[in-house]
Amino acid sequence: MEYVEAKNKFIQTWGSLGSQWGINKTMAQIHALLMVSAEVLSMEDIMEELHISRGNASMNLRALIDWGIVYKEYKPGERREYFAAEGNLDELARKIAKERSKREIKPTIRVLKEVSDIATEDHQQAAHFKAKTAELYDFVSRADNMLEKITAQKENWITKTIFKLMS
Amino acid sequence: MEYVEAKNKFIQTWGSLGSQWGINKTMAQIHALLMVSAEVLSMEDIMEELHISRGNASMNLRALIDWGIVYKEYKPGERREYFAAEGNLDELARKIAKERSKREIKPTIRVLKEVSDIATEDHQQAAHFKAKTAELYDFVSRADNMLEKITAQKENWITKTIFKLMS
DNA sequence: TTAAACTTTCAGTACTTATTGAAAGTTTTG
DNA sequence: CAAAACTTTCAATAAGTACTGAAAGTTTAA
Repeated sequence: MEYVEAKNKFIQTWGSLGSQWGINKTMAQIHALLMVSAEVLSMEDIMEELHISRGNASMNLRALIDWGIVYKEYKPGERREYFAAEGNLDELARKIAKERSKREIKPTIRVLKEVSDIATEDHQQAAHFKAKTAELYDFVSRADNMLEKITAQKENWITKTIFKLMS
Repeated sequence: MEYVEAKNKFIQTWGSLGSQWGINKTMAQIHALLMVSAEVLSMEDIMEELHISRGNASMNLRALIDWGIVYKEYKPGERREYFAAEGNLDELARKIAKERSKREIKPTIRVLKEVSDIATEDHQQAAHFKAKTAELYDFVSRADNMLEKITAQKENWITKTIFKLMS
């Protein structure tokens, strides 16, 4: 396979992976493009490379910056903004984990707590519901906690975690 | 909050969580409903409770069964099929992790390997691309490996993992 | 074997989400 | 200050995804 073809394939794959994870395709593609680019890119560069509109590029770049996985860069003497992806993969994974926890897991935990707090009623259905959601609350809280623990270490957490799990 | 209201809130929340994770809303809602139901439910029951059509119920139940997190049950002397959710949360999480690894992570790893295998060219761009995708390949492989390790234990893996990580 | 009781399939349609592009906004420079 | 060079916003629309419902398929019982 040749460079241009490989690059394109990578961007497509990363993009479709994004959609499966609830991240929009363009956002994931921009991220992929920035990750494998040797140089920082301008919005114009990104629009051209991915064949997307200015508005689309602008909105998704902002989202990536909100997630903390893309940075703005300025070249001395130039007005135009350039963009670069977080280069450290540990850091990237940590930021994604943190963001998803904040946006999805934490709110779910809150709802689980809330709904499992209904008064204990006499009928079996309500009792079962209460028990089951309480169990879920416990489980999801622990899982979230584990995620925090795993990604707490700044350097090489995957390797360290695997090592610990093997002991 | 009262039982019916709590139950509804839980189903809605679980459903929207589903969409954020690339699982369709109805599929997640059916799963939620089955999880908190004290009794097994028929397709008719599910259609009525969630206000969905027969076709929708049928397709999403099949998908849940494919994932291995919902089972068919038969009542003696009855023709009709009933459905129940996997009750053990450890088992549920393990099956979801396994399925997502198979469907998403493994194919991504394959592409990463493929694209990082381009011939080393002389220009800087291609060299950078090769290096970056190779790094990603390494990282994602390790992460997938870690997921396998974590969910390998059948009982109480969250607790065990947290315990190990604290040591 | 036929009818009844049920489930699955899928073309059409509804709904949701992403994208465009032009107008409005912002910053910089002369 | 005005114009140039750029970015952001958002209403309209396109694209993608899920849902319906009726017809076809399957299984069971008589």
